[in-house]
Amino acid sequence: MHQTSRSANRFLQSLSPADFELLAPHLRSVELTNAAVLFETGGEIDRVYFPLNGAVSLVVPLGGGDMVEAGMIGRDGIVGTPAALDSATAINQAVVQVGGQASVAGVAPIQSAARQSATLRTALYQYDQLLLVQAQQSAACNATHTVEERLCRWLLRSRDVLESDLLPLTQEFVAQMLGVRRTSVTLVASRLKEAKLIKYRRGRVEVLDLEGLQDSACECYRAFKQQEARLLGRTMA
Amino acid sequence: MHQTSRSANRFLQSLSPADFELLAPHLRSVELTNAAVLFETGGEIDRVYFPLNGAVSLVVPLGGGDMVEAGMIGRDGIVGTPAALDSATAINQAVVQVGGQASVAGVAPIQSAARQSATLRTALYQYDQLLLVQAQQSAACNATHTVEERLCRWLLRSRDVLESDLLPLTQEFVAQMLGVRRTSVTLVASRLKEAKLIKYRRGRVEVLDLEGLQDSACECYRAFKQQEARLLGRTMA
DNA sequence: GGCGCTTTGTTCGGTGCCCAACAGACCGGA
DNA sequence: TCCGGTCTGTTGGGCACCGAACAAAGCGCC
Repeated sequence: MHQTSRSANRFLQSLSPADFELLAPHLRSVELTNAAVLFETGGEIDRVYFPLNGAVSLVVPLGGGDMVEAGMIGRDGIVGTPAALDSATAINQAVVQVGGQASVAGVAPIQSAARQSATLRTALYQYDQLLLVQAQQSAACNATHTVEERLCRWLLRSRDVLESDLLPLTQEFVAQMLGVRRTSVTLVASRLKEAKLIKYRRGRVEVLDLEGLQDSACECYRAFKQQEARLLGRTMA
Repeated sequence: MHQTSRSANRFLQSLSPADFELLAPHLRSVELTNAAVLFETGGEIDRVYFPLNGAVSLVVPLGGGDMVEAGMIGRDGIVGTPAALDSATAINQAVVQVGGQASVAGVAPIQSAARQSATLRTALYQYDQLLLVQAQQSAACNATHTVEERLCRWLLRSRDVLESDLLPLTQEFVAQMLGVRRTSVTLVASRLKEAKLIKYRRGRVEVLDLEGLQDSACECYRAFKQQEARLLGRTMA
């Protein structure tokens, strides 16, 4: 059941052997099914997820069933950091955007590991900072940029998280994440298709022209990547 | 120079005597002058501030000199939490919104205190979570709500932070924080004045009808207050 | 009291996105 | 193979907000 080998999750990969060994015995495999809700705003976080593929969105629920995305987590991250460092109450909702697999651990062993290791704590906290960066950049972006710019940013970000040019997404879903009408997404998407930046069909978007998409996206995409590189100590693409 | 008595800063107040004593010897008094920038995105954080009054905004700078607010900190908070828990690189810009006084400490003593006390670490981390809530709620709000709703929310939040119905703010400044045109703020503000919810003159806004403002604000204001109450363990207003 | 700068008020055309409703196309399942 | 549901495309009216430019008023300063 427990794996001593390195995980496909980048956060786990980045840990020192000692820190990894604190967590490894408690990791199990789990399937993240599409659209599953991992935890709700104000609810208890009982598990911490380390995605191996797929993508999870942190969303803010709004009255009327709407929701807006404030962060995206893939195989380079962790879903449920607050539980590891602190009380286990979720401050937002975590929704599986694209299904996949994840390693998962109960809250208790993670908390105990974090109490033992200062370096693990720091790593967890650093990733939490990255979520803050995402949320803050989204706040600024949503306030000032056009739907076209935001859509491009969002597709690029999804591509980075999924590490694939093929994105299994419906326009309806994207519209929700951006907090706009589905028809606006359709309109903009068809323009991007026209410009040969993307192509798509029924729940499947494919990035064709990476540079072109970046040019059409707002500065927020690059801004986030810079902060990400600094916080995770990797080189920028 | 160093004060053993309780501070006017709520975060410091909330600490256990032992934790407070770890910080107290290193606290100095400082004046926060209006519009001062405490740290820049990507810059080093060399001091951590505990405001005693006034307000500090965390803003995301955008190309073209624009900026949008993603969080507001008053005498119930801390400016520079990342420095206390982790590397001292700022992920955003901190601007003094309303001048005032603050206690301030260097990064080194705070970090050393945080290393010594798990309860202090938790308290710092909890406040950081509150910043995340603010940013996420702003992201959702900016994406979906009208300028009127957002202005009301923002005025209410400022009132809470400043603990006063008199808010020393120009429309131009508010417009920047919300990421909208100044003329839009003027238009909406005159409507609110008409409805006797506020009154204002040249850089001074006064809240007249608290309930009325809350009714005109979006749900985001209440949503944040709920999370705040939960995280800081206080009763809701 | 008067000058000058900052802040607020107002105009007006333009447009991006909303909002609602419906039509058509895709795709899986029976 | 057809059927049914999901997904995408399209229309058109309406409005919130933009963008730029200018007018008027408040307030500090000399």
